[in-house]
Amino acid sequence: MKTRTILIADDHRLVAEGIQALLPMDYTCCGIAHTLAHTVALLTQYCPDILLLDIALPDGDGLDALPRLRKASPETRILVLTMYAEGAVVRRALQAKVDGYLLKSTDSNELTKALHIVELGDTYLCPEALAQSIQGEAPPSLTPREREVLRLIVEGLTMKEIGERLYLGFETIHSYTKYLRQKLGCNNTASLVRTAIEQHLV
Amino acid sequence: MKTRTILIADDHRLVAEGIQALLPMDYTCCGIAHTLAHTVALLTQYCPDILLLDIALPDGDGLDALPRLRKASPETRILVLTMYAEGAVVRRALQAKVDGYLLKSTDSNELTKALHIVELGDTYLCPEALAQSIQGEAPPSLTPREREVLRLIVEGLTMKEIGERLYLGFETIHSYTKYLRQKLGCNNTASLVRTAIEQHLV
DNA sequence: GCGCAATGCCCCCAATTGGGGGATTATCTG
DNA sequence: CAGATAATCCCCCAATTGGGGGCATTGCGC
Repeated sequence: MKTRTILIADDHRLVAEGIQALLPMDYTCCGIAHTLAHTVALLTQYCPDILLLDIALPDGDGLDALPRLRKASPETRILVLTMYAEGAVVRRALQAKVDGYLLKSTDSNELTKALHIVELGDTYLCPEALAQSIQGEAPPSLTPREREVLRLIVEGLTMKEIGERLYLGFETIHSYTKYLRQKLGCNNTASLVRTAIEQHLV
Repeated sequence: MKTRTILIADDHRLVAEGIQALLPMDYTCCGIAHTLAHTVALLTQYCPDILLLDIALPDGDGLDALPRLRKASPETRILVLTMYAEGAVVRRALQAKVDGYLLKSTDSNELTKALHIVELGDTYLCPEALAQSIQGEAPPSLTPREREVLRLIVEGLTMKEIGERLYLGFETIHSYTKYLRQKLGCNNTASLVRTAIEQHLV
């Protein structure tokens, strides 16, 4: 059987090294990246068969950067490996068209299975991600602007400051906070911030 | 050289298995626990030489449970292995008298080094934890009441509601929020909530 | 016994947020 | 093209928060 190459992107070195040690024999790790920038560089250099991608990297969000990663190596299959089981994250991953979604709480057998499936061109979703994707429930689905305003609220800016930052009027931001509170079912800033952080909306 | 036994407590199976695979040859893993309860059980059963302890377990906080863990196996050296580099967490760990503090972002060489050091009865602190412990900086140190009020703010309650919940007057809560904002250097609720969550003050 | 931190309470007033209505434009989509 | 959605702005007003004071108790350590 042909040996497949894998790039591991995870800022926790120990975890990355551990996963490397757990790879099946017919896979070889062509590198470990600790940042998004490093991942792009190694993707371009090696064009690995599979990218094992952690979502939370120090220099940005792995899912947001998916287009950049695809561009760096279009043939590489991207398998997300994360600790986040939240529906919002799973949905974002599916919308970004990842080739697989795996939780760190799974075991090495499932890792092997997932690798084989995405290698064949199919999509692998762990049971938790599958459950989230089929029941779907109520996807809040924020618009880009709403997400941006929410991010700045979490940063601690007031509505007036956000307006200045985004070159928008105060009333505009006022409206966005109303939409946000309505969509997320929060009646004050505290819940909004907590919800945003807990559901990884920022 | 005598073989040492290690118990790994981490709810991310893949990570735990990976670390197991990275252990030096003179160490053997006597078990993997995915919860605090499971950790206590395996500690009692095996009395391992070293416990590699992740802080965030599904059924509770590893540092809060340290007395229970010590009681289950007093001879076991406890080496904390976590992704948290925040000063507040490091300080809590040191106050709880752990035998070592290691970040998941370190590599397997440092893991080996840490294992050897704690095995000898010494305390190992990774560079980041050491920096936090010596410079100490400004430990906010909230009073129990302040912490409680902060917790309820993060829950999304208004000052009036918090007052009712704690059988205290509105003005009292008003005062506590002032103390909190001052101590934590926040000028609004949003920053307060974010700071509380980020620094694990709740 | 003195100081001091922690707790609990009060007044006042400005600033900000919460919540209810709108409106207009552009763009995308069936 | 009609209809939906996103983005931008506006008015009004009540409720809450932010920030400045001050003051009385308790309990604890020195």
